[in-house]
Amino acid sequence: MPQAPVAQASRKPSRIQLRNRKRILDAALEVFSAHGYRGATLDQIAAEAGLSKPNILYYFEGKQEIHVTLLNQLMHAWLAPLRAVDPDGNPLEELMTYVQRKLDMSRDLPRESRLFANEILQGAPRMAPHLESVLKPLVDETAAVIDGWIEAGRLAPVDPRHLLFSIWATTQHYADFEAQVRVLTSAQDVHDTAASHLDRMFRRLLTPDRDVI
Amino acid sequence: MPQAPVAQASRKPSRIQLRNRKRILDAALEVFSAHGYRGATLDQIAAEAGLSKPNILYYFEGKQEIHVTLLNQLMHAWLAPLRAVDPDGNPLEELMTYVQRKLDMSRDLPRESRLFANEILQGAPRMAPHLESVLKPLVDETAAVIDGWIEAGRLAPVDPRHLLFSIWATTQHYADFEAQVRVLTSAQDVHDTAASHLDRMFRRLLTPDRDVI
Amino acid sequence: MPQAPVAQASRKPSRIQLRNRKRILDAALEVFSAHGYRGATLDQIAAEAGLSKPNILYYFEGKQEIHVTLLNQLMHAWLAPLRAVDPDGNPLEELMTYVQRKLDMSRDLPRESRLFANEILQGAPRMAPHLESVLKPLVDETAAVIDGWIEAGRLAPVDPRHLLFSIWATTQHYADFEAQVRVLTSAQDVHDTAASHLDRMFRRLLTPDRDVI
Amino acid sequence: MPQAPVAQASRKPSRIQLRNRKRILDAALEVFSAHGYRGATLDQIAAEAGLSKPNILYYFEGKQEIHVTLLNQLMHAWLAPLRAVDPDGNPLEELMTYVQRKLDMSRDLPRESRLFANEILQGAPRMAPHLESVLKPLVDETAAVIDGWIEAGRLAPVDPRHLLFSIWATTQHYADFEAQVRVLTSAQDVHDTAASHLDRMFRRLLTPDRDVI
DNA sequence: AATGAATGAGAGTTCATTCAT
DNA sequence: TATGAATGAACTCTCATTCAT
Repeated sequence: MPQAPVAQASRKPSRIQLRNRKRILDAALEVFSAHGYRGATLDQIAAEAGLSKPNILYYFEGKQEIHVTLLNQLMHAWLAPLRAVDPDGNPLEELMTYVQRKLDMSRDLPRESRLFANEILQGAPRMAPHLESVLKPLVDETAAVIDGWIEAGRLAPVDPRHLLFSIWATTQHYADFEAQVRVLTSAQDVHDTAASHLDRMFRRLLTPDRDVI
Repeated sequence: MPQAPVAQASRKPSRIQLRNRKRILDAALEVFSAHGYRGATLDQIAAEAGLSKPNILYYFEGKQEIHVTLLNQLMHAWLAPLRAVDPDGNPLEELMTYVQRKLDMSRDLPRESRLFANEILQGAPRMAPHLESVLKPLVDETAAVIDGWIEAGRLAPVDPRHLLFSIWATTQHYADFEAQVRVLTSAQDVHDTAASHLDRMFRRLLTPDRDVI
Repeated sequence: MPQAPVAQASRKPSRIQLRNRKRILDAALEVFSAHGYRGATLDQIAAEAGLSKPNILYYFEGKQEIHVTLLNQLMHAWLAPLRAVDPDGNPLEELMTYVQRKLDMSRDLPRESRLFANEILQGAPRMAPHLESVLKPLVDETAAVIDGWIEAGRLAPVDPRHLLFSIWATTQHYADFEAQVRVLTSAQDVHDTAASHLDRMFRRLLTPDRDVI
Repeated sequence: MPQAPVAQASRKPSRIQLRNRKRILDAALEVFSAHGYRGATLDQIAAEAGLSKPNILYYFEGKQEIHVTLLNQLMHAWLAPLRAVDPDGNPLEELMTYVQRKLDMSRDLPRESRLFANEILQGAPRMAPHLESVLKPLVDETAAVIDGWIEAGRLAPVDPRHLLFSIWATTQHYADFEAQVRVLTSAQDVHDTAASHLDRMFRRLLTPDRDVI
């Protein structure tokens, strides 16, 4: 019967507790994203966090809990750009901004991208519930917005979900497949050329045909 | 000092050897693609193949050799559609055909897609050499062909490598992120709607502007 | 990435660590000397030490490290009698004392003797460096001393290295070939009769001829 | 229920059988003497013999039987020099000849020497019976002969068994501890210098004092 | 709040031996 | 006679987790 913060989650955590949980999660992000769930070891995480292994387990019930906590915690930041899409804004610009934000996140948060990719790739065994409860409603909502824009003729007709898939796939590719991208591109400005490429691609896709209207 | 086919790899393999090696590789594909390299165990592979664990090691020197053999062996089939792009064909149709073939492969060979994704995601520790020696030359060659088409005005201007990244990302997404796609799409005809979506997207991107000509 | 004293070998070891490392090395000496390196198992060592097998590996990185540690650690004690030979002492008595000390060691430290014999017998795969760097210089030095004594006429002429080989061989024989000695000698005082036999043999060999002087 | 030569040991073995048994035993000698019983593998022996592993087991019931057969078979040759000591010959020369023959055997049959050393070193688990039944009587007999010589004043007084131990130890040392001898001696004529050293040593030991008589 | 010590449950791998032909 | 194929048992080593302080 552990008498640790794990069990008394309701108690207000101390300064040290907060700092250490943050340290652990940051170390875990580093390790999990680089080696996958099974490939990561508590020893690596402990070393990366500068804490002892039992101390890690003082803050989290186990390896799995660290992983799940990490996934759930990052989910919020991960979906922020999608939540920022404004139904009342200019449809094309809202979506193009979304593309750029997602691409920026691939550059700035590649570990998070790879963490999610690893999880989904293996069938989302630890994150399936969250996909249903958090992601799905958000996607449904956004799809409705996009459908509305299309019906209003402000956007070329497109399947909203496949559009989202394409945006996610193309932007996250630069983080998830970085090892491959690095081999195939000699240029240093991958991010910038990718940005203009994706801007062109999605702009062409989404811009409604003037003459049709 | 091993005791069998492993050591005499040059000798012509018997019927049983061929059958069992195939069984093992098929089982390994199933297990590695689902759990990643570290997450997969020889026990799982043995069970999946219907062989005993030591018998697996009678045919392969170890877990790693199975994995590398699998990667190298699949590389060929995996790149076939790209090799099939005909420099003398109609540029737009060649590329659109390539997109569809890649999408078909995501549906027909999802395990292969996930196997590669797993490997790249973790930095391609066991496949980096092949990326350099096999993939890079092929991509360089294809990029030159596409650049030629663009210069001839037969294709809208586009960065060839980013184009390829986008094609790979969007098509493989349906295999690699299947767990997510399944949650977010209720329709049964995901493949068909994806096909028409990607066809529209890349056709719009690649079709040269009439007035420019 | 190990998790403990193994990794922080430089830190000062705790009481428990010292005790358990000693236990393990003692158990390992027992098992390695009786069965050889390959014939010994961690299970045997663990049982002999009264520790669990993983706990053995908490203190040593692996079977090989235990063996090497043991060899290096014993080397010092093993060579002590040779180091104790005093260049300024009476030549004959110095050497006869050395013989008796070596014989005593065979009786008192038979496991150590067999451990070294096992290692040398198989080509010294794990101890060759130490033979070169530790044993050879010491032997060279001692040989020079003996040569000096001979030149001074204080010792009968003899090849110093072959003399050492003979001393080592005859004294260690009682430990290394104990199983055979036991079968062939019924007497209980093997050590004492051996002592007087070897004393006579080496004294006759080394005593300079009176008429020569 | 094997129906192989193993079971029908009484049947007269064919030409091929004899040749293969010889091959196997020779290969086994090579491997066992180099790596010890546990360190040797049937695979190594099979490779060395140029036969398949199951074929090895067609001729011998198992690893242990090969080892025991080898030991017993070599015992005869190994003891030949001792049997050749002639009770009616000149005592000193008989024994000095024995010393030289044993030293020659160390040079010519080092593998046999190491095989026996390995076995005795580990307590003679597989050869103990033979020591009792074959070696002991021979040694008892020889000891009686030597004692007779001493009583007749034809040999300096010496414990016959310790004498034999010393002869065995010093001569076999050059085979059993070859790895160490090689490190410590730079000369190429180790055998010759050893021969004269041992000749001097044992001659001094055994020559009866003239003035005493 | 923290950690050195310890371990059960596997992991990959080796090897003497057996099976089937 | 001979050997490819197969395996049970055992081996070294790893790792998430627990114990004791």
